[in-house]
Amino acid sequence: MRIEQLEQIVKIDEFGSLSKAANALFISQPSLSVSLSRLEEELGLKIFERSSTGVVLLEQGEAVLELAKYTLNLSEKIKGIMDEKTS
Amino acid sequence: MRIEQLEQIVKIDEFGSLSKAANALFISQPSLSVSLSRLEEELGLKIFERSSTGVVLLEQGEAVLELAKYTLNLSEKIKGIMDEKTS
DNA sequence: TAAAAATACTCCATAGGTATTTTAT
DNA sequence: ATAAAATACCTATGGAGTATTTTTA
Repeated sequence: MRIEQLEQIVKIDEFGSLSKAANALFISQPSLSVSLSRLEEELGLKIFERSSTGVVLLEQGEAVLELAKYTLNLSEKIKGIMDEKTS
Repeated sequence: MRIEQLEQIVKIDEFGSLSKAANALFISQPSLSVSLSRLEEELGLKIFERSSTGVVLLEQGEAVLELAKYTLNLSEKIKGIMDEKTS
């Protein structure tokens, strides 16, 4: 599990679409598709249901997404520690 | 910044030593040294002071370490979601 | 001089790329 | 037919290894 993967699922949920999220993340749709699949495989659960119109968050994915957001907040804080010192 | 790097600084702090932490993390001392340096470079601040007796947490590293611990707690929760469902 | 961290390489796993196929509306 | 995700294959970055050097108590 990588921090970038957490950013990815947040963006995927935001757009309800792998291709739109990929665009927003400046990576290709196939890369994001593989990255998501690997995260789901690692966690042992499907986060999103896929369809030809996009993706929808599954019930079992909700807890993952919520924790992902908290985790990202903290990691952003870590990245921002240096900035705090200089401001 | 990778989640493993956060685990690494927690272990480094715990042992006060790169070589001992590397051993506990089942990676080599040089790999850990490089990994730590890259994290410090990315964050723009030194977390540990090095010496020939080991390493000590710098004041500016304390905030990073604390946030790292919180972040790891959350990432562990994410990994554990599947287990919760089956128990 | 011994025990620590740092440096210099080598290697390979995998994240991300492009091209294409599959699927469903 | 079109717009979505999935698959196949390729490339390259960087994480981790071993060997060695540097440093200091």
